[in-house]
Amino acid sequence: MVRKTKEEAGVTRCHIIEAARRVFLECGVGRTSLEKIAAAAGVTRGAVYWHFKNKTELFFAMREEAVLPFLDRVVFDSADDDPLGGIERAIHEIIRILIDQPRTRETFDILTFKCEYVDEFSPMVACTEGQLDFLDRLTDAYGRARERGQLRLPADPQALAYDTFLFIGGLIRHWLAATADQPFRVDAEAFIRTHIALRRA
Amino acid sequence: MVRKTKEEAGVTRCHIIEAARRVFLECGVGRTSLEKIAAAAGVTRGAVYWHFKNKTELFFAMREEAVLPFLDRVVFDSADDDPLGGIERAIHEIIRILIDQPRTRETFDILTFKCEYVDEFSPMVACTEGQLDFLDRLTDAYGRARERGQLRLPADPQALAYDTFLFIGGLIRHWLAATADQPFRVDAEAFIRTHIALRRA
DNA sequence: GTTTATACAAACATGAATGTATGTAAATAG
DNA sequence: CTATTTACATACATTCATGTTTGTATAAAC
Repeated sequence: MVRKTKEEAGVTRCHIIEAARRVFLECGVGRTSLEKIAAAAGVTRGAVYWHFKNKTELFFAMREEAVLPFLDRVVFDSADDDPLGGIERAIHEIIRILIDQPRTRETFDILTFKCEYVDEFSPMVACTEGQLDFLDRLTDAYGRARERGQLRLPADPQALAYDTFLFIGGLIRHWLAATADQPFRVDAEAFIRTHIALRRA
Repeated sequence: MVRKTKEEAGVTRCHIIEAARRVFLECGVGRTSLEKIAAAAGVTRGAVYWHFKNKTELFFAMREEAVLPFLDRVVFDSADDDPLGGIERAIHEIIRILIDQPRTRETFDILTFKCEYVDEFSPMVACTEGQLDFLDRLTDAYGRARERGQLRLPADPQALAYDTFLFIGGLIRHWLAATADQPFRVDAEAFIRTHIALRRA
């Protein structure tokens, strides 16, 4: 047993989180044992219990890693000359992130399909603060689009934001569930264009 | 040990399915043991194993009971004078079903939040045949709406159907996740009206 | 340079869930 | 009326996962 330096221990911790993500994705959170995670990370359960209190804590550590950078990347520029186009670009950006960030995609996949929202996980079903914040910023963006006369009337920014929010929720879910050759992946960009075209003046 | 008549056995079977639904909803499918279900149904595991091969089979039996009647109730009348209104009414009907059919609502809740789509459950992530059929009928309805000049242009029925399909998916999910006093429940009807208004000529 | 805390591996104890096998009283078939 | 199946309850065997405890080599603190 060669004791690791502090830096090496950090690496081990990362390996465990990566392994957890892979196993969660394959087995589902409920059917994932810490033994499976440890094996996938090339360590023993001892290492896992050293870095994390239990599976739940490990799960939330994994989630944090992917969700926070995600929200940072989807932004609406309030000084944008073309707010409606900005909304469209933001939605395209969401799909782009799912395509080229495997960790984010896998984490969303786990959160959407491989996790049961009961007991310690049940608080997660409600809209997160991040989601509500997103809704607010979306409403603002539609407000600016209306000021610029980009929207066909009647155009209540709040109502439009909710419609778009629900659209995005459905889109992410079906995009994740689809295989690479199915409509929800192939035509996602077209769906986004249609969605925005419906509200353009 | 009083042996039951064939009819009584059928009742027992129903009780087990009802109990399973309740426990699935509370504990999640993965954390639900057959012992819990049996206790909730007032029988022993022996009875459960007599009527069902295992938890998976019981789960699918429960699902079937709720999903089939649901699809039957959401229909588009192809002879409707007002196809676009028909689409709107169909979406309202979905929410109506969730409100006044607890079994359907609870089953959808389980399917959406209390079940991990791995192994024997993974086929369920893909769009079901029922959903694809719904999409087709939705496309047809939009086609008829276009013929009647109800849609603002450009109006590709297929594209509109997908946008509505994604909207409905998001709506159901957030409606289920919300508490009775939150926007996604309180304003669901308004969201539906907005969604349809966006495509009206 | 000694002490102490760290980063694990290995062993242990416990509990829970599963599937199966067996028992049985009464319904039902003949 | 007897034989057989049905509809369960009960008991058993086995497998896993969990959390904790102990051991230990070494990095780091002093």
